[in-house]
Amino acid sequence: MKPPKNGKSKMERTTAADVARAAGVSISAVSRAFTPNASIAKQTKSRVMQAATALGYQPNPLARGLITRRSGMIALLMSEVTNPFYPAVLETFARALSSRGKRVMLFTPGEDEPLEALLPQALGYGVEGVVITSARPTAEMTAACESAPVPVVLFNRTVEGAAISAVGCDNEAGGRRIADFLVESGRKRPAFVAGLAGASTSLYRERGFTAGLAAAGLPAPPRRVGDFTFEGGLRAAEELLGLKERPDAIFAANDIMALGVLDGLRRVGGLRVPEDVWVVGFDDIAAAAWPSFGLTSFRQPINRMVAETLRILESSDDGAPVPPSTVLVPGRLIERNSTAG
Amino acid sequence: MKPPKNGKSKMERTTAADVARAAGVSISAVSRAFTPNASIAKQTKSRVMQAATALGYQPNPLARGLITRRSGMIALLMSEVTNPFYPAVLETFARALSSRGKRVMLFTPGEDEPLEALLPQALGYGVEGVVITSARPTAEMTAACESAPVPVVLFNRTVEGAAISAVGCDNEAGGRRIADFLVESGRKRPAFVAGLAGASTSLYRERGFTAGLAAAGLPAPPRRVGDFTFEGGLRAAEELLGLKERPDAIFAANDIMALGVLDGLRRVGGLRVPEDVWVVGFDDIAAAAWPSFGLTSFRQPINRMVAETLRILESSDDGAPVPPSTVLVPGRLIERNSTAG
DNA sequence: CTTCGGTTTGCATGCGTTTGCGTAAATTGG
DNA sequence: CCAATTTACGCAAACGCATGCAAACCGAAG
Repeated sequence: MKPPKNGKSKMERTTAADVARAAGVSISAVSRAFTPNASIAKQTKSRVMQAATALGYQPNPLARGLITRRSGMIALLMSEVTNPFYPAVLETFARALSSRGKRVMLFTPGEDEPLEALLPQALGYGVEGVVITSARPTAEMTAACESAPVPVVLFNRTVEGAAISAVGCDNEAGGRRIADFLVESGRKRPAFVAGLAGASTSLYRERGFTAGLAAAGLPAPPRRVGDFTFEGGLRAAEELLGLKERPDAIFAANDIMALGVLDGLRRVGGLRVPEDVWVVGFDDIAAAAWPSFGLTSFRQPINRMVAETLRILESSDDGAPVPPSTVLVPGRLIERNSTAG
Repeated sequence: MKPPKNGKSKMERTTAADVARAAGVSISAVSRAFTPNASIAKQTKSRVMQAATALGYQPNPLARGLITRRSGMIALLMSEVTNPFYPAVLETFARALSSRGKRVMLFTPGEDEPLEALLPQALGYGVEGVVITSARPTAEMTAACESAPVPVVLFNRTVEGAAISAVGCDNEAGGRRIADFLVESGRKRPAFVAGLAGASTSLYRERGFTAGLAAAGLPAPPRRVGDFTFEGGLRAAEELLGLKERPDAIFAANDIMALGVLDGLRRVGGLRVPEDVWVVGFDDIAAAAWPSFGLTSFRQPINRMVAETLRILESSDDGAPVPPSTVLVPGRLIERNSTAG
């Protein structure tokens, strides 16, 4: 199992020693040249840099990470890659990080691999921070997060009473906003389609929604569970149609379900949207704006959410642990054709 | 910049030394216990493993990678994260790899960061393989790939005459199949919507398509460029509608554009699909099957493509460079409502 | 010209593993 | 039961870099 050194001129990795030799300095000097504000003369630094670029040298992150315990990577634990909202998040993270010279390492649970098994793995790679984007953090997971040696932040989900940072959109306010909107527009029989049982996002959205309805004197809405999937939304819509009192508005806890609902109503139920039923989603994924759907949705400001997340991750860059903070950024309702306000 | 060792019991990383002490053996023994078919007695191995699990030890990938030059990670260079086809690919890779104990490291170009800058970076992390999923590999990129110390495979794209492995679906055959299908069904005036200029996928699909039409005595179809985006497809559809001879079928080089075409025809053009125009896409993303669209599409067998990719990556696991191979897996046409065969 | 404070620089050590090499122990054959 | 193998184990040297420490340097003040 030797290194793959075959005949061809396979990029032999140039090490700090090579650069040192070329620049006529010691290895330490090279190291210092690449370490921000290290004790090194401007002159030698530039000489090193020159030699470095000439040789195409760049410090080996692994070796560096072994010592500093910072590998320039942040881990993204993500389990719902196929919900379009998350690829968008992923991309935003990747872009934001790469502009800071850092990288994202993606961890997705395999077959029936539990998410908690991923955290230790990620930490083993010396990541500088962990972002968790999974529907339901378990109790063990929470404990592991709290004792992690690097900052961990929950993205778009929260767990009550745990000392973990979290950033998300104000889901409760969003649900409330949607309820107010529907009520003000004269809807009388709203329904709700929940996501995965136990998902904090779905929970808070529902809580705000129900509270808003209650404030207007409306009872708790009929609800179905849609598992955050298109098919789930479709099924939920069918079931909701079977109710003695057909709903005149349906709020689904995320867009992908809302689109399913929309299609269920139109294609299966033969109803018109918004004439017969209104539909509102949450996330404002790209497809919501497609003409076929024109889905009214509560937009999550991904950019700001990502920015806040990075701010938290970086706030303890010097290793000093920072108290966990929770930040909720406001979203806003984007009205489209699925409602006729 | 000391290690973040604060008061609380922050997971002090347990090292091989700890395990060795606990098991009453040397560090080497621990290492060997974790190295497949290394020279170690069954008995001591189990003793080590026992101590290891008790202490929650697992080898530090960084340190290991420093020596073996294999970090257990494979890099995924991906630039079109928001085209739903690719998250699906991403997920498939992540799952497949994690079941082998490997991880995927995602590299997405930042703002105006060129893709070629990413390859050296990825290699610096000691990845065991690189999968490139970007529309247009440039010349420099190609050269870099050829001299990389680890296997590189182009996923879903090819570059002619370069010594790089590639796996993809047989795009040309797919285009041909679609042409045949349309011709046999009596379509007379098919049109084509291309993706990004220079993208090999779009190119081959068009080539097959045009060839198929030619074989039936039809001229080269009118074409528009849709940049692989929904909006691009929408625009293309509008433009195609303005033609003196309105097309009676439109083949878009990928699904996301095809959906845009569909919406453009229906919402903007006021046409019916498939009564007035047929639409066919390529990829068979999840949304193609949604009732609102029912898009006929050429399905790319992601699972097989990923499997083949990994096979290639792993075929040189022992460091021996393998000759670059190109594998094309067959796809198949999934007929839905956007065509009425 | 000496002394002193400050800035640079090189040396050597260590981060947590793997692995070639030498040797002790275990196994086999005669 | 002993010699000849084979097998298992420990030692120590890397891997590529960061960093504390002390030596070397430089200019200015005395």
